[in-house]
Amino acid sequence: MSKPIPAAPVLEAHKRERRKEARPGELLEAALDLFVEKGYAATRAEEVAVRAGVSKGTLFLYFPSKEELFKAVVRENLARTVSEGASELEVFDGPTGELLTHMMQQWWARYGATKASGISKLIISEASNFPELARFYQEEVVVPGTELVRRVLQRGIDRGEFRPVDLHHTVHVIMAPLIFLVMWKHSLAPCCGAAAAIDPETFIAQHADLMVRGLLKEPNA
Amino acid sequence: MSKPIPAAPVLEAHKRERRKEARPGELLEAALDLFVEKGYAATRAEEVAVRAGVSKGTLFLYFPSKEELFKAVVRENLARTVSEGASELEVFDGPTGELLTHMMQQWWARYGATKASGISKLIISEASNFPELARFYQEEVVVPGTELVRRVLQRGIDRGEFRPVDLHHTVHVIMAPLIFLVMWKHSLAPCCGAAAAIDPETFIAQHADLMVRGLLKEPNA
Amino acid sequence: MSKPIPAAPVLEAHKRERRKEARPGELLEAALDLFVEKGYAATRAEEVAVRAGVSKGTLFLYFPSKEELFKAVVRENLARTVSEGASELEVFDGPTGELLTHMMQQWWARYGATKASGISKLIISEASNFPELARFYQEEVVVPGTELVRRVLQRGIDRGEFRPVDLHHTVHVIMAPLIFLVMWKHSLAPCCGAAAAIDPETFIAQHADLMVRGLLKEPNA
Amino acid sequence: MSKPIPAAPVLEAHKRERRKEARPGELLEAALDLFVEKGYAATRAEEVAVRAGVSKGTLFLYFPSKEELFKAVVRENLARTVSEGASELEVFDGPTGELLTHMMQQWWARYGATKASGISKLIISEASNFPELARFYQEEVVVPGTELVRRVLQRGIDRGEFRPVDLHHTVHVIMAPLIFLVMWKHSLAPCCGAAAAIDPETFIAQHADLMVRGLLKEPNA
DNA sequence: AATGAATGAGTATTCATTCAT
DNA sequence: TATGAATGAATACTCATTCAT
Repeated sequence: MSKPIPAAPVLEAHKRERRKEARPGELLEAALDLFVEKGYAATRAEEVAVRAGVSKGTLFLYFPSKEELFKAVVRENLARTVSEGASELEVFDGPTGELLTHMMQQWWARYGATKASGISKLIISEASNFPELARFYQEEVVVPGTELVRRVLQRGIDRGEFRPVDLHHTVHVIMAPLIFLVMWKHSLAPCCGAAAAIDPETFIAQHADLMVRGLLKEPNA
Repeated sequence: MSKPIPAAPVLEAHKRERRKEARPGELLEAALDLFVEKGYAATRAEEVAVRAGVSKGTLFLYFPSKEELFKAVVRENLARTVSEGASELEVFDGPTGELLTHMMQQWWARYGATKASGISKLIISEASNFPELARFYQEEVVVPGTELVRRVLQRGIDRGEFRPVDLHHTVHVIMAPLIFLVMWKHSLAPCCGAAAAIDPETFIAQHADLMVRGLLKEPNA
Repeated sequence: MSKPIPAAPVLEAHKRERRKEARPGELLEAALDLFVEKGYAATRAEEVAVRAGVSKGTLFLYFPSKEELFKAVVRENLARTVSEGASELEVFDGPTGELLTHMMQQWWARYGATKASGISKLIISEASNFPELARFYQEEVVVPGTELVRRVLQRGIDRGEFRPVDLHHTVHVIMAPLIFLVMWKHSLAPCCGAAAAIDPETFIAQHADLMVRGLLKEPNA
Repeated sequence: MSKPIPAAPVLEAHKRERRKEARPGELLEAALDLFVEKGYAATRAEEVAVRAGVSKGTLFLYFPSKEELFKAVVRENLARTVSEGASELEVFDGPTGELLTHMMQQWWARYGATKASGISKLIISEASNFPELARFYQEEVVVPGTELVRRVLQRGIDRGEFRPVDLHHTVHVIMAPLIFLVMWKHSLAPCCGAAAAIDPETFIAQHADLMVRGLLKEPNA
């Protein structure tokens, strides 16, 4: 952390400025942790500040209210999620079943397994208290996400690999266990014993396997 | 409901008695509605009382605290869920795929579609603030539920209908979309437009179809 | 405090209800005192409650916010002021100079000397922070008040007692020292020594004498 | 103001120096504006700084606290008022009625109409929160002011122009409308419609006319 | 001298809970 | 039992003041 390099003073000179730039990020991270862990209402503003290593007043220097902090946390983390993985579809060349499986695994690795997945839990838990955010999530995350899966399914059907299916509902059936996994991780998982534990990778593998078998025209091939 | 109607005053007396007995139930119902809709913290005790048609003081006559009211709401509604449907498995005589499909549809009709399903949303949303309840739910609902599904899968495998699979994770893959459906209904569904709406029956049918095809040794049969 | 009279219980039964009815009045009185004494901002809500003999929470049971409490204090006390003294003019039969003198003295006795006069000071002090109240005061108090004085002057002119004068400004010249007296009483009076003290009655008598002499066609008569 | 313009850099240096010296004055002016407009409590320190074109920190470099700033604003502006106009009395040679009228008009032109008159409003509004200032104002402004008017009245009486009157109260009757005018200007005037507007010069003329007539032994002369 | 990021004491307001009636 | 007036602990937010740069 501390560098013995004499250039330090120069860096020091900018310490405060750099902190200023870092503050919003630090606060958002602390807030994400606490909101996800305890919910919106049970998280006290001062707690967020303390975890970010600043005082109560500083929090309100960067975010005008607890509600705006919450919205910022959501926006910040949704941004990361959106529009990743669309590229996979373009370049992938193999069977659609493998593509689908790969994408689900990637989604978990890049989003589900990270702290950011907590916001999906947050949104769903607080949707009725923040309808505006719920709509935002719906439009920015759910719609693009379903669209992406829809295109994968369409690819499978177009290439004669998959049976023709009810696209709309099948898309949701594919996504549902992923959402479930996130919810599970942030709610019951910490409480349930090892016996009932779910291993995400295995769970997804099993889900993908069943889905692909269910979709394929010739499952045994 | 019963009792021959005597003179009016006496009827009044009965009414009051019945109300007296009904009070806790009315309060629990009002509380369920509000907790599900707004979350634990955002629900005010007085609101529950008003919706139940009593005064604030009366609420605390029946439940010593808001927290106890919350726990009572959960316990009350979990009771309904548990141990239903186990009988189906015993008496059913057809192919296991049909049994599985039937059970999922029944679960939706008897639980998912009812107000009581709101407690699943509640538990998941508030799990970290009420770990004791989460454990309770885990033990009383999740474990028996998974056990039930496990036996169905075992039946399919034993009868040579299903491929041998990782029972533990497959069970969760089967249940995940059902839980998802409940969460969806109580969170984003009210916010998202008709275009993105999910029809539960179609969704479950599609899920069941894919699962069964994925599990069957000879899907095309 | 404790009465040996057996009738007490019956009275006791209504004690709480009577208090409930009395509360707003008690709070308004306490608030008037403090707002006048210290100004709006420097008066803490809890202080008002304590002076009224209740807790902080009770204050907000009757008034939704400190601002509304303030407005209520103003409205409550303005009501008393308005439309008193208009009757004097109708029934008075003597010289207009006497009428004017009498009305000024009455105004002091009935309003200026009372605690309620503090709201004039309040309004003037806080006008820019509560423009809505200032307008309210202007319309409900200033306009009717000036109108009343205008009619007195008109009476004097019509009867040939007073010289014709610029009614509009003369009205304000007549009222100004009264307003000044109220401001004085609630600001510098408590601070200035006995030597500089102003005796309201003498002050008003002197003011009235000078005004009437200045208005009369034949002052020496 | 002066100083021949050298090379630009030097000019810059001068500018900065002049600014440095001007700082307190700029801050006092900004503070006067805001205190008068919004009251002591409702004026934020940062607002004063911004209006003065400096940062929050700089304000506290010149004034140790908001309270001291307030006191400085009052002292600064009281200084202007004191001891002006005493000279008028010495040199004036005409009738005392004219002298009195002249002095009132001068007072308005030199003090009442200026921004500085706002401190009279300030003092009166905040007197109870700053008793020390109130006493200061009383001694430094009110007492000298009344003394001055007293000498004018005495002059009139001594010269046989005015009736003998209760000097103490008459002095205040003469000053009251002037103070009223200042209060009015800084409180209700901005809120009341054009119809109720008071024209200061006319108001003072009318006041002076009535006073002088009321004081003169032979008003009709 | 000047800055403005950081602080934390202070205050209005909410709401679960109590208790006299 | 039932009521609802009363309470006060808890919490979001403000703003004068400090101090590292």
